[in-house]
Amino acid sequence: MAAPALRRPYRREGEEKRRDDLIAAAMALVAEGGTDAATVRAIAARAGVTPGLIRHYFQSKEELTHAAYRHVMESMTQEALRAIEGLPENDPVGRLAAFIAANFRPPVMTPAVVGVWASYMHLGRNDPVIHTIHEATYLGYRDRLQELIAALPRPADPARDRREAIACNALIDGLWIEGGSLPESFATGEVQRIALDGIGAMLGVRFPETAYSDTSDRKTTP
Amino acid sequence: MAAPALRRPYRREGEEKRRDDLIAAAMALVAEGGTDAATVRAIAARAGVTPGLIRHYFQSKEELTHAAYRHVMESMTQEALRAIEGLPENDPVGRLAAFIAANFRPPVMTPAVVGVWASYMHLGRNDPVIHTIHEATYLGYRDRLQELIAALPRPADPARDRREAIACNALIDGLWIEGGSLPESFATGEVQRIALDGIGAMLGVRFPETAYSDTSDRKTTP
DNA sequence: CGGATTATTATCCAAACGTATAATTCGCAG
DNA sequence: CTGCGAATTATACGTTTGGATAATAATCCG
Repeated sequence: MAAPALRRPYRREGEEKRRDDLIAAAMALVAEGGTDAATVRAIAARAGVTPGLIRHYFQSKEELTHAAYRHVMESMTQEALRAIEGLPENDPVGRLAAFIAANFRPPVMTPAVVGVWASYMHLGRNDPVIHTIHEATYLGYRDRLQELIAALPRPADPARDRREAIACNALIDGLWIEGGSLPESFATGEVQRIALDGIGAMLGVRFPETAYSDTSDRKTTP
Repeated sequence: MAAPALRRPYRREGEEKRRDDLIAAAMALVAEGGTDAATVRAIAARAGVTPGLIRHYFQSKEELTHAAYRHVMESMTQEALRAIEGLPENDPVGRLAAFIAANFRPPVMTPAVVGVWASYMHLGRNDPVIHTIHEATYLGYRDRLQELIAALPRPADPARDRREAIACNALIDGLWIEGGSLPESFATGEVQRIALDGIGAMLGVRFPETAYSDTSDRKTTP
């Protein structure tokens, strides 16, 4: 008497693609509606599969969300490092400017990325895995920044460099949050300009005009 | 056949106290475990009542959490304004310093307050009430900051004042988040000093040494 | 001091959650 | 072309959530 119960057709995909799709779906949902919106069912629907498949590739939903968070944070760090890759060591001001500017254009400063960051931030105080990922990427970024500051042509002073790295990092964070949360409140390149002006003033350096106009994404493939 | 069902004894309290208790309980839970932890049952338990009572004083759990969020944000704004209350108008540098410094000591810079802020931040992108509260307090603070900056003794330039207010606000936010999230990473007063140094450099003013040492809470009642 | 008011508790409900497991169908080896 | 293993779907379960309602006890007021 039961209905024939047509079964949903499907295609088999490689393990790597399925994992990437699930991570991308989880990130998109978190960016849109916060961690609450990233339910197992919603993630599966977004990725075009059924909920059960998640537990075939991840031991638990938590493992999936951890992987997604790590992916977002590592992408940001890598993007900042890519911006100074290949720049000459004998131009510390230019390297610092490029490192800073990378944070204020896509794919780093976007509402989606800021949304993911904000959603997971409060989670880190109770979830030790999230906390570890956050701390590692956070301090890693600040250390890189301090290295670039220490390379500036001026008398060495590690204690001063530390304080300035903290201040510059905070300014970058605050502007990144603002610019990513309320993109319509700023003109194109305005946030980047404010960041470079502020950091320049705090460090006592003057960035060349070319640093301000480099708002284009860098080519990644020929 | 049912057991005698001993009923929990209780005391009647005034409406105001009950509402305050529930709001305080909700805030504490959000600060500890994020918005997810603030369930009606947990809030009731923390406040020492049973879950049903929440809907006696608030139309829904959402209304309670909105009230709690508004309370936290308004407290921060009021605390910053109280810091410059009574300071002489003819000392714009001193007023600005006091306004800034207030953000880097209790009761503004605490793990609990930063935790509440972070928890509700991502919620604001989908909840229009939260978004309104956030935007109002946020822009309100920045406008006050811009007024204090515009009062500095130097040639008038509103466009410059706007950019500098954005930058100073971002620096304050970033340092406040850092200092509130990782209090053990900084010495007493270190965050406040970094903030005053950075803002002084960006605005081209030099704050008096007294601004740095004023780390004491202000007396509120005789 | 007693009856009325209402603050508070106790109980119940439907929906949604993450997880577990059984049933199917796809894709490849032979 | 056929069969077998693995990828995927489908179904079910126990828990927890926010919300609704009825019962009860503390307080107020005459």
